[in-house]
Parts: sequence; C-alpha cells; structure tokens
Amino acid sequence: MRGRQAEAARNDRTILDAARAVFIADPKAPISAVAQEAGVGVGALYRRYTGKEELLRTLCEDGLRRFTAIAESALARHGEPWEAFATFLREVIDSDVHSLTVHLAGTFTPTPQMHDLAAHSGSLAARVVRHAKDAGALRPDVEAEDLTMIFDQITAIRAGDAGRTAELRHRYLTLLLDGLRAGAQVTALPASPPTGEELGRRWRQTESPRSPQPPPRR
Amino acid sequence: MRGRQAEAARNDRTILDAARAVFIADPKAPISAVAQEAGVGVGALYRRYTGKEELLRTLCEDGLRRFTAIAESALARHGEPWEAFATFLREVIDSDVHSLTVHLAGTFTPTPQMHDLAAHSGSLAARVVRHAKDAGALRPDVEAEDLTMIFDQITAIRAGDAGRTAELRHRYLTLLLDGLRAGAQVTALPASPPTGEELGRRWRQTESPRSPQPPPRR
DNA sequence: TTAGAGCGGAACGGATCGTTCTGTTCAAAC
DNA sequence: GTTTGAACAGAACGATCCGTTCCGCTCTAA
Repeated sequence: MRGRQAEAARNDRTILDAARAVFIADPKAPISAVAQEAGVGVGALYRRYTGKEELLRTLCEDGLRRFTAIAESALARHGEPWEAFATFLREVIDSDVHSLTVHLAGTFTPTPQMHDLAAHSGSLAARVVRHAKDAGALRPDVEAEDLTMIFDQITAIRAGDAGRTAELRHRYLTLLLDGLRAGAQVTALPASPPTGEELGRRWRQTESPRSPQPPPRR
Repeated sequence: MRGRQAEAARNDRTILDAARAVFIADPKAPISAVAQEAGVGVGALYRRYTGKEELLRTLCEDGLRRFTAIAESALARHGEPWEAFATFLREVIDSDVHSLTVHLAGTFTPTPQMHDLAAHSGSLAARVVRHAKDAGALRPDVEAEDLTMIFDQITAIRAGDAGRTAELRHRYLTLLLDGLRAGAQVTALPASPPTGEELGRRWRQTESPRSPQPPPRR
C-alpha cells in the first residue's frame, strides 16, 4: 500500500492522535483546531467521521478502554499492595484518561456501548480499591467512588507544557497518596462519597431536559 | 431614601451578589445570565459598569481582598498551629475565593491595583506557610507556591448544588490535609513547586502576544 | 491519458454574546 | 394633576465563532 492510500492510512492515525491531544488540552476545542494540529484540512476529518460527535465518541470509548486496560493490569499485578494501588493511580493520571472520559462527557449523547464500558470500568476500579483496603494499605474510609473525584482533582493541575504538567501532577498525587495511605494519622473523612447518581450526572447531555435514560456511572 | 433610589441602591448589591454567584459557577457565563440571576434587565447592569470587563475586575478585586482578609485573620489567630493552618485552608475554600481570582484571570487586563493586591496576598500566604512549618506542623517540603495548586485542585470539585459541593470539598481537603501534615509517613515530594512565573502566567490575557508587562503572581 | 479518491481551505448558516437603543414606569417637583 | 427625568426591561444590532458543506486541485492507478 503506497501513494494516496498510504497517505490516507497515515492520516487515520495522525488525525486521531491530534484529536486526542487537542481535546485533552481543551475539551471544547473547535474541530478546526484538530485539523490544524494534524496538519490537514477539515475536509479530511469529515471524510472519516460524520461529525464532531462521532469523533468525540470515538475518543471517549478509546479512553474508557484504556482505563479498563490499566485497571486490569493493576489487578493482575502481584507484589506490595500499596505500591500496586499507587501505581494504578499514577498510570491513570499519566495516560490522561480522565480528560478523555469525564471531561468529554456531556458534549455528546453516550451510546449503550459506552454505558457498558463505563459500568465495567467502574467495577474494575471498585475491585482495585477493595484489594488495597483488604491488604490494609488503603485507609478504610475511602470508597471506589472517591477515585473519580481524586482524578478530577489531579487533572485540574495544568502547566504550560505537557511535561511540566505531568511533573506537577505527580507532585500532588504524592501528597494525596500520603493522605490516602492507611496509618495512625488519619482524620475521619467528613461527608459521604459521591453517589453513583452524582457521578452519572456528568454524562447527561447539558441543556436537554429530555432523554430520561439512565446514564453510565464512571 | 425611598422609591426609585431605594430600588437602585438595592440593585447595586443584588447585581454584585448575582454576578459573584454566576461567575463562580461559570467563569465564562454571559452577562445576560447575571441579569437574569439578579432579576433585572441588562440595561441595569450597563448603568453601573461600563462593560463586562469592569464587572469582572470588580469581582476579582473583591476576591483578592477577601483572600487577604482570611490570611490576615489566620496570622492573627493564636492556638494550635496545625489547626490554624487547616482552618486557613478551609476558609479559603469555603469562601470560594479561588474562583473569583484565578479562574477569572485571563478574561480581562489586570490593573496595577490588582497587581499589588496579588503580591500582598501572596506574601501573606507565604507567612502562613512559614508559621506552620516553623511550628513543625506542616511537612517541610511544601512551599507557599504549592497552595495555589492545592486550591486549584479542591476548587475542581463540583457537585449539583452549592451545599453538596462544599461538603465534598471538605471531604477531599481533609484527605489532602492528612497528606500535608508533618509526620513519619511522608513520601518525598517529586518535582519542584510551581514557580512564580508559572503561577503568574494565568493572569496574562489569553490570545494576545503583545503587552509584555510583568503580571501579578497569586 | 484519464477517472476518481483524497485533500485543503474558502464559504455558508446558525448560534452566542456584548453592547446599544427604545419605549415604559414611577417617584418627586411644581 | 401634570411634568420630568432617573432607572429599568428587554428587543435589536453587530461581531465573532464554529460545525458543516462544497469547490477546485493533486496525484495515483488503471
């Protein structure tokens, strides 16, 4: 495969990568920004996706799949329980998977497919938390639902370039991890963790009082 | 003072309160949203402010002043050093002052006035951190500059209504505080804290390569 | 030599939002 | 009771942004 077809095949990847980078940096970025980042015209985008929604859905599904992959590898890993848990968090943060899922939510109507993926990833995360708690590594008063908010917090950290952002996120993740670890110095956590309904709310299309279908969770 | 004048005086407050509520919830909210929240027409807004910028500047200055007030009361307070530090953080979070300063930054050109206020509040925050560290309450490897990022993180926590948001923020602030406290179980923090330049970057007008004036810090 | 797949980017139309403008209300002055 | 003007509500205007479509060009493969 060469020539024009090769260019097309290359663009497939280029465009998806550009889209990921752009929408991670700014979930509301215009589609022309993706085209520019990819070095192609907008026409090339619409040749592959019927519209912005489909592109976003693709990215989001991709993100959910990455998350489940990370969670599964965390569950498969053996060794020191606390380090396993911490590595899980670090990998999720490093892959910036949160920007691809939760931050994109609400900008498109989720498919049933995504609903299932989200439910699955949620249960995987719950098992990771349970393992860490059972091993006495994680403080017992955090729940699986807290993880989403923790990812929210760390993802809020931004700096000029991607490298520095990753650096700073590690810094504050380390701080948080010191707070998450089971130990003598734990202050009882006030309030209750977010409920599934609260977390699911983000998936609901903003500004659309119809479509009362129960949305996915994560 | 009665009648029309009384209404005007009342509206002064109503509008400012509405603006604060609206822009805390959404820093990019349209000015019509403020009018609606206040229950007045847009005309009433433009009678008091020359434009959106002036309103935002007013709000931001107000936020900076609140911050300095909180920091000063923290410095004046005596008692258990750790609790003083924790109370400082909690008050900053509860007053939602961060949404009024940093989140609004970049949407208007800062005045010299605000520059000074920001510099002052920064030095106050530094003193609060120093006190807590000197007392051996706060882990020594956090710096004053870290506070801004910590506020960023907690402010990223959002829930449906304001009450629940505050509740959840306290939950995760508690977690963070357990990580901030000096103790045996502290993992060395990776990377360096954000520099003043990094923090100041947010005050620079987005999308305007000119105006190389050094912006304020906080 | 040519058909058409693929492409870049201009053009179009709708939506949003800051600002201005118009007509109205109403308390106070005469 | 009439007049006056400060204050107001909201429609109207113009600019900008953005998703999508469309047109003309390129370049490969037959």
